[in-house]
Amino acid sequence: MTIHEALPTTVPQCGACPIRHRAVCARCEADELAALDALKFYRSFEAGQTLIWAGDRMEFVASVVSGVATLTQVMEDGRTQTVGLLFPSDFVGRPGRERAPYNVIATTDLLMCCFRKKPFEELMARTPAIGQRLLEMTLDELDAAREWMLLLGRKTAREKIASLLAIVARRDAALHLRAPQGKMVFDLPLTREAMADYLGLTLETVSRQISALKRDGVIELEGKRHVTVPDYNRLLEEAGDDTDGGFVG
Amino acid sequence: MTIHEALPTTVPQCGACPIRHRAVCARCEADELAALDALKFYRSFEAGQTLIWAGDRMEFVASVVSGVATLTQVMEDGRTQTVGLLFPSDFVGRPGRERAPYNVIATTDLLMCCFRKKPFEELMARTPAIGQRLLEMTLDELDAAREWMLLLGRKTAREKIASLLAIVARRDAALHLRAPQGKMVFDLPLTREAMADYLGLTLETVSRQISALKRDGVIELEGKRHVTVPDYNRLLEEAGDDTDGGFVG
DNA sequence: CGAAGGCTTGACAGTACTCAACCAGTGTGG
DNA sequence: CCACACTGGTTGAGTACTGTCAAGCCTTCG
Repeated sequence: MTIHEALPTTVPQCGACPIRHRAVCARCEADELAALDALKFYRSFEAGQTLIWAGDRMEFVASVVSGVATLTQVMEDGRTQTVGLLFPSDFVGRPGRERAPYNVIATTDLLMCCFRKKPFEELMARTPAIGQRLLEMTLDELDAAREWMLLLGRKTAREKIASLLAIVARRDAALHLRAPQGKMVFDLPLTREAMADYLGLTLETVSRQISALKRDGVIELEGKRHVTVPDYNRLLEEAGDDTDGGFVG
Repeated sequence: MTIHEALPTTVPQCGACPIRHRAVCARCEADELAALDALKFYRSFEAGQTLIWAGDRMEFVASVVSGVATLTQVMEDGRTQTVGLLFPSDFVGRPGRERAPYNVIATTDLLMCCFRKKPFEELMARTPAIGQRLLEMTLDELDAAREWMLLLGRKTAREKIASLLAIVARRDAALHLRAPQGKMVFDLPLTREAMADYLGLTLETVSRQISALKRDGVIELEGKRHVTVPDYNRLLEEAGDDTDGGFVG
């Protein structure tokens, strides 16, 4: 694994960390945070890099500080399915597991807050707050995975695209501590192909449906990645979600 | 919620419980088990009954002792997706959550080992073994959900059916403490419609593909539910899984 | 300038869906 | 006892959504 390492321009203290309130460390007290602070180290990756290959030994666990990554599964014949999108504050790695079950790929430039697995597991064993928070986050991920199962199994191509846009909009709003509503502007962190792999579609279908949503005024595009949603509720209707899909943040 | 309550013919002590070694209580010591024993109560349900409606207040958490249940999501227009199959030892309910996110439906006659939510949460707070085991089980469920995402997004109808049969065969073998291999015989715990809802298909497509697998000698059928798999590896090939899909038990 | 990656659009094809008829087993009631 | 309804399942005919194959555009980069 060739890792492009670079010093982030700023190495925040945990207390000043942008994901402090949502990450695996969210429930830690000052002394526990100090222990994490001593263990942590940062790694940065470029868009397109594979951080971890399925089957690799996991040497570390990590939180996404900035950027977006995907978890993907690949079948023998090349069919690919993305099974998770990792946004800032999301956690990668399973304590107690030897090998990575999925490829982890940076889809934008990415900064990770890493811990060597062994010391992290030891710290976790004597810091209940970490295990509790990890359980909470895992249950949230399970909910997200099950919502995605509904999308993959039952939604049309158009609804799938609208759902993905809604999720990206929501996560982006959460980063800026805003509630998702009204007019929203954001950048797509994924290529058309990556979107297709997440939605269980081909990239051609993704392209066609994005064009259709643009034609119908559900979204506006500047370039290929910069999206304006004039009305978030309209987007949710297109996504086929009841009500507002709950507040995930 | 109308619940058909019946005394199970035998009410096992925890020490003699058939799911003892795999359920949420698996890691508990004798004294912790005694505390659980004092809290627990059994409920039985008939095939087809809905135990919990999405949006209901969750009064209890529970383990499946025998039988099979599904977790399902329903869209406003009626499209239905099953997002989880619950086999014996699987856990239902999320400590710390008020309302049920999914319908829970018994697809066979079902026996549940229940705990009122509040006392269970309190016990969990002072019994790390329970929280640890729950984290472990939740991570396993997350893996299963992600495997299902690959199925829903990328597999053909035929592969989906074969995958479902393989999973039922594997879980059934695990119940009898056998490894999945060679000739296997089991009963399908689901109707064609329930299978369709789990696989993201229509019941007609399910029926056609089962007929096709039968025609091709991958499976044999006695009645609609009783399945013989002459060669488990052949079934895995049809499912499109690399190798043997790992040992989930 | 040419090559490559990312994307869009068109033409056509195929898998799975829709609509519909029909079959088997079970339970009910005249 | 048998007609009848009902549930769960199978099969056929036609359709449509999405996939496949292909051409071509735009931007970036060497």
